[in-house]
Amino acid sequence: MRSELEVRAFVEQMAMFLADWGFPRMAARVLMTLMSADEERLTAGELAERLDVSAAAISGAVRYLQQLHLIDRVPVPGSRSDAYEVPRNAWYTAAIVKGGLYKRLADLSDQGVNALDEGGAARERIAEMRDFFLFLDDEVGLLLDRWVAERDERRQARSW
Amino acid sequence: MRSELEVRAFVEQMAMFLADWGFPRMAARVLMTLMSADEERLTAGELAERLDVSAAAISGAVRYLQQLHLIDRVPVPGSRSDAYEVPRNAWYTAAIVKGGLYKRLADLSDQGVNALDEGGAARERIAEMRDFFLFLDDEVGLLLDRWVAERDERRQARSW
DNA sequence: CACCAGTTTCACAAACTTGTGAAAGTTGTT
DNA sequence: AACAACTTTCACAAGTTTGTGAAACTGGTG
Repeated sequence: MRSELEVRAFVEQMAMFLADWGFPRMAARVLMTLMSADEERLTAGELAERLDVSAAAISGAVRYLQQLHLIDRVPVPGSRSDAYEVPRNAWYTAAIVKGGLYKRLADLSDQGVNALDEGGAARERIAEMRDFFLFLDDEVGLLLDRWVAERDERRQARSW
Repeated sequence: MRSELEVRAFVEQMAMFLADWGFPRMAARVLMTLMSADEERLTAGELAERLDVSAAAISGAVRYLQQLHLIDRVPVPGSRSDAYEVPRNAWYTAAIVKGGLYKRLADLSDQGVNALDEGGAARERIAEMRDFFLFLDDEVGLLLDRWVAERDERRQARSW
């Protein structure tokens, strides 16, 4: 049974959790509102109404989310306005891997290694950090592939 | 060859990168300064001097880092002041896994699932999100174990 | 017990972030 | 062209974060 109140609470808590990790508040709310909607997609106006915030706030949030490819903008047939949706995978796939997060950290660390003394403990330490990020860069990709495979299997099993 | 200027640049860039992900700026700088030091550990005073910031700023930063177990405070023999060091593994281990980050996200998501309509698309979507976080919670731990094993192997190979 | 090196706490100024209302843009329809 | 339905941009108020200097605290030493 859908409890609007609890859904709002869920959206808000999840958004605040993401916000703690550096995600802009409003963008997080918009993302979670889209995730929690039974509709496949919502317009900017619908988002503003559900969250009870100004249209301006939505405008900024969707721009941010689009940059990260966390949402797609889709024209609504028979209306002048567009709607936004969270593409099926994009949310883990795009966000975590495609950002090249670990690769960038590894590159930065490599710069560090080159600035440090050959004999020194610091160089050792930073080199290990770099290797760790390289490891993650490789492995996280594989991990997500495994997730997608497992999920598809599970879904197939259910639909039989 | 150690280039102080480049090391400072590295510390700053790395710190800003972490700051973008919600990490407090000064705490990130302190962490990276410790990582880039040839000394095994540094006192609050040394940190303040190297970063050229007030003692007060260091005080706040080390308190934060200690809470996350990203640094340890160690008494300096023959001195009244303590020193701080980054324990060997703690930095990936503690930060990413121990936080129970994914578990918390999964729990939050589960709340969402319960608030949503049984037939609806939203429930499906959020349930999948929850399962994803559960998957990560399991797998990331294993991943880190593999990293530690691989690193130790590598280190052993080098020391022969 | 007074001192002192070193650290912590506190109130505050500066800089940034967040969300708003109002005005300006768009785009399709009459 | 004028309108209607939306969306975007902009200046700003409120709230938060960041780092500071100064004062209070700590614990070993002369």
